[in-house]
Amino acid sequence: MKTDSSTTYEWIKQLQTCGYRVTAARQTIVELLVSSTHALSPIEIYDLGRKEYPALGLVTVYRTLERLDELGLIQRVHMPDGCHRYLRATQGHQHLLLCTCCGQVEMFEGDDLSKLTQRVEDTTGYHIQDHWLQLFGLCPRCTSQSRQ
Amino acid sequence: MKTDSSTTYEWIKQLQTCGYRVTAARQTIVELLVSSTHALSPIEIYDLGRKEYPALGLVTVYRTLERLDELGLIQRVHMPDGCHRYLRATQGHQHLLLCTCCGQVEMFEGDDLSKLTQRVEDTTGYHIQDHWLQLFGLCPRCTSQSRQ
DNA sequence: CTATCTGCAAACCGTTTGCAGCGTT
DNA sequence: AACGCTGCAAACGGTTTGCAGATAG
Repeated sequence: MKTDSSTTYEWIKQLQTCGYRVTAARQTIVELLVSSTHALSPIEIYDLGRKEYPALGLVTVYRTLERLDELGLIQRVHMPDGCHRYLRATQGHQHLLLCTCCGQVEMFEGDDLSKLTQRVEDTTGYHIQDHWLQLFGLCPRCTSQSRQ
Repeated sequence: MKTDSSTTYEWIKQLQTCGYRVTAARQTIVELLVSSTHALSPIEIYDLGRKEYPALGLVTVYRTLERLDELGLIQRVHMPDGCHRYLRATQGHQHLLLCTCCGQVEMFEGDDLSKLTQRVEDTTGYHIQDHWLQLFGLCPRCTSQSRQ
């Protein structure tokens, strides 16, 4: 298990290795994503980021997210309303459970979908590129708050 | 197995029963959804619909889709780009396989997720509201076309 | 010094809302 | 006749693009 600061360092280093420049904006965004237990929306990153680095622009947030996604450091999460949130990439057959209220994320071990995927490819002739297995609900905190 | 025309009739009847009015616009949209093997986007419904009923407006498409969704006659499909497509509702534990190129839809029998959902609720304390299990890929036709 | 990165403004695209008139019931 | 439904136009929210100036290497 790595500490957040060493992960931040690794991400920055990886950006550097791939020929991207290390800027204050990117460091701010990386730190937020590395340390968050939420799946963050671009606006959230923008708002939180400006507390540390007031000159941060929303466009830069989008462009940095694009870079980090290319490098496989983050994953894009699709929300029911069609918006996106972003999260540290995970490894293995982890799937997502998201709080529709606050964006809090839990991982859970789901079934390995590769057998299912193979079976479906064989029976349908499709070339499968991607899969989603996500659960949505209210986290304990939001559940109790919604009962006011 | 019902024919498309009888399904169309049933949908219209159900709209009527629920106090909604039967209009040319709604009949056009219902016919398209009942007979399509694709998951249709609002724009597609708008374009196809105007061939039969040129006065059709895009806003009416959105509002009719809302009604049909309320009645449980169609289901909303979330595409990777954040857009939505709509499809006749299915029953049972069917899941979706979508062609990312043409929108063609296949159903497949997936695992019943209720056990998984229950397990995750117990271990996380979340109150689970919804789940997505969708596969994305290229259908045989689009696969061969993309190899030009 | 050069190429990348940045922030601003504006464009863009899917979707929603306000409203006056039309059409079902 | 009453009220839901319609289409138009405009607003909206998230995302992308064009551009000139700033900055990392």
